[in-house]
Amino acid sequence: MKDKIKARSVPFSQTRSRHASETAEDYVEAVMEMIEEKGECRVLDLARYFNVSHVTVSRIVKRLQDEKLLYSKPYRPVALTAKGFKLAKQVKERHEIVLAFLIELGVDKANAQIDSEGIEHHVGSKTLAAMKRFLK
Amino acid sequence: MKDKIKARSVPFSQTRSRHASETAEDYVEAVMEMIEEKGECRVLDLARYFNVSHVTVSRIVKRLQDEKLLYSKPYRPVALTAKGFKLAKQVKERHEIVLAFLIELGVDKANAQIDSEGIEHHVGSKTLAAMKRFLK
DNA sequence: CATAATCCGTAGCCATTGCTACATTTGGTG
DNA sequence: CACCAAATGTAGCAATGGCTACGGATTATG
Repeated sequence: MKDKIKARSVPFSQTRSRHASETAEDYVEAVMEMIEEKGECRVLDLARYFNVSHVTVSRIVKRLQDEKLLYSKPYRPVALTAKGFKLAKQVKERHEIVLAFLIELGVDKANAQIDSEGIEHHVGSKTLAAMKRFLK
Repeated sequence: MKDKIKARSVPFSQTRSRHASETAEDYVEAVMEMIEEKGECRVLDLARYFNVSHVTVSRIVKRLQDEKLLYSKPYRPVALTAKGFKLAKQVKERHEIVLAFLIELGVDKANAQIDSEGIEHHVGSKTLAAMKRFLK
């Protein structure tokens, strides 16, 4: 009989590349934050922030350099390209909206911070707009 | 001067294992859904559902078997263990709440479906409770 | 019941993100 | 300036999740 199984609403094919994009978003956001906070962003700052080894950071920074989101020279701080800065601003804004939304919804700040970091990557423009309306 | 950079609110170390858990959640939910819909769940059903090759499904099913979430014999349908069924029910309930929440928030159904699938994995108990309150 | 179609497993490749161990560069300090 | 500590890079391994190609198992069909 073979009932048809419908594919996921969003062919969430490319799980791998989606995860890679999330990493990119997290990194540019963190780099921007650190540059704002302490003037520069080192590999070890990112390693401590994400709780991973400096090796992991180093490799990801290299990849994001290939994607023209970051630049850095060996043994030098990491900086954002124009493209990376633009992305970082978008990500940060979205993150802040999601966080404010969860708090407004009644989630305690600690849990709102935790969940917003996971949720933010999956909030599309329509959902983001709905959150903004809710905040007004 | 070295200002301290605070670590992420949730040491989101082990990104890899977190992603693996998300995969487990997606799979048990899908298996339960298919068994409800058509009586059994085959590897190819999952492959079509997730838009990946049967090889990918096969390997993940094997891993989830090791984790005692699924069981299956070669060339046979996939079934849920008690543990897998319990997880699937939790995941499905959470998914439904997130979906209903987004729709209630004013997101159109299509986008609510897309975003809920990404968001659900990052909704902690406190956030889920807040969403339930909002729905009442 | 034989054969074809479908399903599924295995081999083996790649990318991403973890790691430890070791090498190198930078920068500060005597 | 020489040397040490801290920061970063490199080599190489593992786990996860993608893939194609190929072969074996099951099922359907004449």
